[in-house]
Amino acid sequence: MQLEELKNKFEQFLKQKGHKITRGRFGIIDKIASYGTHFEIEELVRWISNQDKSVASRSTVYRTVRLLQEFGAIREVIKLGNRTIYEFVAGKPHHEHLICVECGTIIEFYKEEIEELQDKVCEEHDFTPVNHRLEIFGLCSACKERRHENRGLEATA
Amino acid sequence: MQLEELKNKFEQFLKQKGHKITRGRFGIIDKIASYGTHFEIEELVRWISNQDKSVASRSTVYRTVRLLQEFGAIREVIKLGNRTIYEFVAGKPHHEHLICVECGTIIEFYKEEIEELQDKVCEEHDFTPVNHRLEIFGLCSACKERRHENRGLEATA
DNA sequence: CCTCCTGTTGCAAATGATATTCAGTTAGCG
DNA sequence: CGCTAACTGAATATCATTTGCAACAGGAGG
Repeated sequence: MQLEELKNKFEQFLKQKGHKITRGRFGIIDKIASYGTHFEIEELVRWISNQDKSVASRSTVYRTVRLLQEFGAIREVIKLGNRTIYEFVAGKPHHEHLICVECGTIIEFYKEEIEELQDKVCEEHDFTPVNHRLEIFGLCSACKERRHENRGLEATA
Repeated sequence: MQLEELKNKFEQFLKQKGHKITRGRFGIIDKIASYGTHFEIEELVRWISNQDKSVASRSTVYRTVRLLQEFGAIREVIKLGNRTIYEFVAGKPHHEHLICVECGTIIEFYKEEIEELQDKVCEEHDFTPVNHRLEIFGLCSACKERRHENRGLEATA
């Protein structure tokens, strides 16, 4: 299981930084892994506290998410209004997101050409990219359908 | 001056929504226009309150920025940590941003091909895009230089 | 194993950005 | 004009996130 490998690497990371290997930190990783890819911190806090309060407190979750971000296991992938949606990367290949503003559905995609064009743009501006985020907001097919139906009803009213 | 045109259109917009044409709202537009393209709301609030407190209060600035966003004259273009950077669009053509994480410099760019590829991706997923945001975080040329210098000194130490 | 030092945890309180409530004010229809 | 609905400012609430602090627990060295 590659989750174990990730934990080992995280252990290295912590040691290098002079941090300790604690029950809470690794418990949080397990919870994140079993939650699903996309999550918001408050959501995760609630989920953890419902499942097993002994894993970690709100503060520890926030602090650990920060560490995991530094480590690179987690990425801030969507920023919508005052919400921040994270994703457990865990060796998953890089990708971008389509976000349905109606129902919140998230679709992942990857387009090699877009990545290449970005590199080209950076070169042109003598800019050294560290990371990037492409968010496309809109309507998923289901919500588009739903809107059409509603429009129809309104039109007859 | 196209600012006047924008104001006229905004006036239409307000009327359609049953909103009123007030001194504050238009004063804020002037301040935003004279501030420069990129701004954060708190920054704008301070700027306005330094220049002329009678223009509008913090609440009105927040409320008006929201309206201007709905109207489409303002866009949330960069979300970094807990900061939100807005941009006064005012008929400017669409573009994306390179953001220097060291000094905060913002570079605008536009790549037709990237836009086209995004449309293609949306089609492939039967997704109807409404808007999008591409943020590339990294180091501008000046900051890259500076880092190299520092690395040099550290190496000799 | 025990001990000690340092980093960690949980809680509660602090922050910071943004939203809202409410009482007084104003736009603008009729 | 006069009235009503919308607007405004100030203070207050909210929401996510951070921090201070006292109690606690890794883990290196004995």
